[in-house]
Amino acid sequence: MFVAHRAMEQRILAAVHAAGFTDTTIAQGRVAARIRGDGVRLGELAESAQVTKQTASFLVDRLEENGYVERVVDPDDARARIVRMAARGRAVQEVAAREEAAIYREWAEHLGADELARLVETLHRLREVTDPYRHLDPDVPAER
Amino acid sequence: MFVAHRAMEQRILAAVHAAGFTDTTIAQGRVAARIRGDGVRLGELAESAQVTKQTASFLVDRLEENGYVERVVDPDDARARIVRMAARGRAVQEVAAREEAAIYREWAEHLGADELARLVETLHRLREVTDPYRHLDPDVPAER
DNA sequence: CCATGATCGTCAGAGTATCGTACTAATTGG
DNA sequence: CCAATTAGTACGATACTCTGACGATCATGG
Repeated sequence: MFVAHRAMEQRILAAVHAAGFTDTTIAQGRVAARIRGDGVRLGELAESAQVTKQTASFLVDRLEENGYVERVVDPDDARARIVRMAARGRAVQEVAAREEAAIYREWAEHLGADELARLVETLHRLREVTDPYRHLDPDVPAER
Repeated sequence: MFVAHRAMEQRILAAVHAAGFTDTTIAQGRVAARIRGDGVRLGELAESAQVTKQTASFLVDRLEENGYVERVVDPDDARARIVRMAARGRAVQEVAAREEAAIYREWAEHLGADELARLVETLHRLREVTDPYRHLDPDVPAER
């Protein structure tokens, strides 16, 4: 599990760097990957990424510095911050998504398309018991 | 993929700490997990764990300090070091393996035993294209 | 209304993890 | 024999991660 994922992370990072976004790192990418839709509260992002609030805040600082995300006050709670993708962040997400898709195509060639699809689905189902913030991701199966 | 794995890592670490081995970390555990059989050369370990030699060396230093591994000269090459599990390291591996098995049982309850077995097998197959040192692990499918 | 407890994100401090570069010792192959 | 390559460690720098603490804000109940 880790091996495959680590390999994927490294390839995606290489692709992102090759595309010119050389100021980003694996850890930042992990956090960024958890930012969806209109944005997410920093605390939720931390839980979603399975790190402490401080770690998430640190990584978001870096992402914000480099123009990938923006951090705004939550209109519902003045203590909270919403972290959302900036234009540059969305550009990187596209690069990453394309590389990820290419990787999945290779894996499909190796495993067979059915087996890969099944793998992806099973991993998604696993998130029902391992992902504290699965409900924020539209790709995740609905709560049972 | 990452989410499930991260959740597992954190649970295993918590179990290992609860068992009294409080001087170990996730990163050390990742490297230790790649040590099998009679041991492995440091350079191979680094590739196997998908980190640089320096990182592997650093983590092995920590593991050695805490008595989990021992580092001996490779009889076939005086430059090289074999890293192998010490008794304390094997004790931790047992704790980790038990917790991992418990986690898999939970996942099996959630997914169904067949689906989980399939997941495990598929991930193993993926290592044929993602794991540089799959041939060191007896559990990994034979080279095609 | 307001005191109290809880929550939010940031700060401070410390330690771990990761990498690139460089180096010495050992090995390999022409 | 020796130039080229390889193995692991040293050095330096930066990134990553966590705990504890804090001020600001919110929610709740008397």
